Amino acid sequence: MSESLTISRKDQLLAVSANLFKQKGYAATSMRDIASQLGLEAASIYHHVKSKEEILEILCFEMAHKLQTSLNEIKDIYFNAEDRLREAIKQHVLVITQYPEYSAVFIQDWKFLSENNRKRFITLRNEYESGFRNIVNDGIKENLFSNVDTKFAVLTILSALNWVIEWYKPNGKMSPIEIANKLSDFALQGLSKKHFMDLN
Amino acid sequence: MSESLTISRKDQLLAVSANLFKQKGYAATSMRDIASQLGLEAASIYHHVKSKEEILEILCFEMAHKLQTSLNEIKDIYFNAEDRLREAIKQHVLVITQYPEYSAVFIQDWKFLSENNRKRFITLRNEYESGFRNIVNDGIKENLFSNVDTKFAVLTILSALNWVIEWYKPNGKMSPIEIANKLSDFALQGLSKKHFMDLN
DNA sequence: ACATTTGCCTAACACTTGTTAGACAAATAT
DNA sequence: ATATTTGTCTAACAAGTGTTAGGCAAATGT
Repeated sequence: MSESLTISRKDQLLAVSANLFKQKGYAATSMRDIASQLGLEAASIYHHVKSKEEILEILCFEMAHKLQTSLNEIKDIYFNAEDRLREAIKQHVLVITQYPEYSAVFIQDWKFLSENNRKRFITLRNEYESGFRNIVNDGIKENLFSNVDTKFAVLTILSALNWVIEWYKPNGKMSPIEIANKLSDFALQGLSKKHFMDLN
Repeated sequence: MSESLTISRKDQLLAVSANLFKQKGYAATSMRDIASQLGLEAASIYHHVKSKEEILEILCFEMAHKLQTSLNEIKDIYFNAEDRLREAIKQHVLVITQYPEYSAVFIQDWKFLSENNRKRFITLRNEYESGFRNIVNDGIKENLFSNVDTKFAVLTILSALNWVIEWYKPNGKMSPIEIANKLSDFALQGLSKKHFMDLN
């Protein structure tokens, strides 16, 4: 019953770690930094986790899972490629703004994973990106999008989405949904064959 | 006379450092890593540079200078906001593809600058971004671009441009100019009020 | 009631970190 | 020919790194 109300020590550990990794980067964050934010000694962390890298591993793969899951849901619901892309962008932005620290680690610090984990991670990320590429390719086939270089377009779009964590502030002027909508508009116009009428 | 033909030891130091910083990040790169790539002992580096941070400082500010310079030149030449933005994007892409390692440090590792240098750096970066914002604002006034949130648009565009260093390979399929043109098209369509006719 | 698990501690380890001091040889300047 | 500068070296430093071993008290299970 303590699980549902209080945050487990391990989750505190992960949250604090993600925070520090985002601020200072994985390499510049020490186990003692993490421990002190939890009111612990460094050695105590090893009761919850077997190494510093395991923290990174959990953060990276949990985030990869969240993103992949949210993308999978979209596949089945929306018929139209334009709607699917809009929704995929929205979900991506919603997820990363909901977990900005985890996302920062996912985007910036995955490079510090050990070789095996790095390979696994890159595979997962490729799958995720390929989900986006499929949507864009569908849009081209459906004659909704212009005949762009799909790989290039997806990289460009995702880079813009991921950059959000660099400036997003939970209490800022723009809500996650507003951000998502603006980015969708931007990306879809970038891909568009025909221009939608201006409504203002 | 050795200066013009051979690369000075200091420039070798900077090049090697930028390379390692891009690969492993500033914090995870040791003075001994840098030294060994130069065939030196770590202590010898201090003959050329007074600290590890000075290397970072030189890399970051040299790159900031290159970018600012290239942007300043554009202001005077092109009359139309659309042309100016297209050219600004092109120059940005050309500069970062010409110095991919320096650029990576500029984009990723500036956070490790000491507080004073970090403030200076952020100021310079703000000036640079404001150059882009001015162009976009001009475009809106000239009724060339739709009435977007300028700050947001510039951040989004620059994030897409900067991401190029993550995947750009000097011997890859796309040349820097091709990349620049595609990114210009993408950005300008994202900002466009009216759609250009498709030519294919 | 007793046994086990959980969660933390102190102490220590081997190693790496950025950096300094001082010596020495080669190149250069006077 | 002599003095100075340049570029490197070895040796060492204090501090910080991730991690392990072993102990101890409170919570939990039986």
